[in-house]
Amino acid sequence: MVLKTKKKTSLTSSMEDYLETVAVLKADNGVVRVRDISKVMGVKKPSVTGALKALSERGLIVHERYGYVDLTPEGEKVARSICKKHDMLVRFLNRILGVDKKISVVDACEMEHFMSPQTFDRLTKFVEYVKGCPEGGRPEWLKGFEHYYKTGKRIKCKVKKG
Amino acid sequence: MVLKTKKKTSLTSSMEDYLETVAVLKADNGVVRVRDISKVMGVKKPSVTGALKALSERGLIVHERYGYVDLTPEGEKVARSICKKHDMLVRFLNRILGVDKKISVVDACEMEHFMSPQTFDRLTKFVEYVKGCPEGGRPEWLKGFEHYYKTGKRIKCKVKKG
DNA sequence: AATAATTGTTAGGATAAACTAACAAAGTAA
DNA sequence: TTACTTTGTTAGTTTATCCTAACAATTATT
Repeated sequence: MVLKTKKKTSLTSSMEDYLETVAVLKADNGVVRVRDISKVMGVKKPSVTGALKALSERGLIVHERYGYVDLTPEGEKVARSICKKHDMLVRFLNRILGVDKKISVVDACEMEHFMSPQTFDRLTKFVEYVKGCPEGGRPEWLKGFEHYYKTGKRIKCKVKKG
Repeated sequence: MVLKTKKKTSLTSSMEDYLETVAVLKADNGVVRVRDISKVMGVKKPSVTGALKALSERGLIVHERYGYVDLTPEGEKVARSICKKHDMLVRFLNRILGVDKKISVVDACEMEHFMSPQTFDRLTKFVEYVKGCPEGGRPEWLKGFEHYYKTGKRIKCKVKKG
């Protein structure tokens, strides 16, 4: 029988943000410090210290007093899944819908916390479907949408009937 | 010169939820009471009372002690814009991505609070573009996506070249 | 090594949002 | 009209997140 572990409620979006930031900084800089997190997230250092304490208690990061911050294997796993959502959303917003890159990133940062697995799955497949289309991620219908967005008019789409 | 009014920070997502619920209940039942809001939103009555106070202070609803709740014209306007986002998102998730209706609604309820105007605009046009396509909201490429989602394989899409 | 600058922590407070318990008002029924 | 039920409010607590001010540890400079 497997040992009972403390029931973990899911992470708040704030905690997800901190974890994600740690992962990104680790990838970029190798090491992660309170100050960096503070700068990137636009919060004060005491907020970071507090958040790191919460993430430590959940076993997602390792952080010794005055030391660097690191992810545990579990933390890596969770962070990866958040980043995957993030990247997929940015791709969808920016490359498919045509939203400005910066706005795509901002919106993705918010929306990534509130997507059911099913929506994530479908949207991921959708992005994949568009990306891998024979026309190099830019199918005719998407051009049709762009035209429609700009002009409000539809291009007649000539599709061979069955 | 226009009178200076108190600076209004934007609504929290919680407040948006309450406002939206009031609008929906008003449309459904004609009148709106604390108990109804409480039931629909799954929160206790004191939480509703508190939220209504906040919305009153912003001039979005009218609520006299022990009385019915109603929207002000401004409240109507804000509620309408929230509902528009909500409906558009449900449509996108459910009809285009194929997410289950219930899940679409839940996800829309969260995502509607965190979308920039630009993303809202683009996504709205996208949904419109699909809805109004000659094939009755079900263009070939969307069928292609459905097939891809189910089987992982692409249907060869025969498009006439220029 | 002593001092200064940077970085991190602690303590304590504010705000938003929920809750429970207890009470008050309104509506219903005897 | 009195008593019961339903509905709504108040007061006070909790949790999450942020903040500022003050202090402590570390790192860099002279």
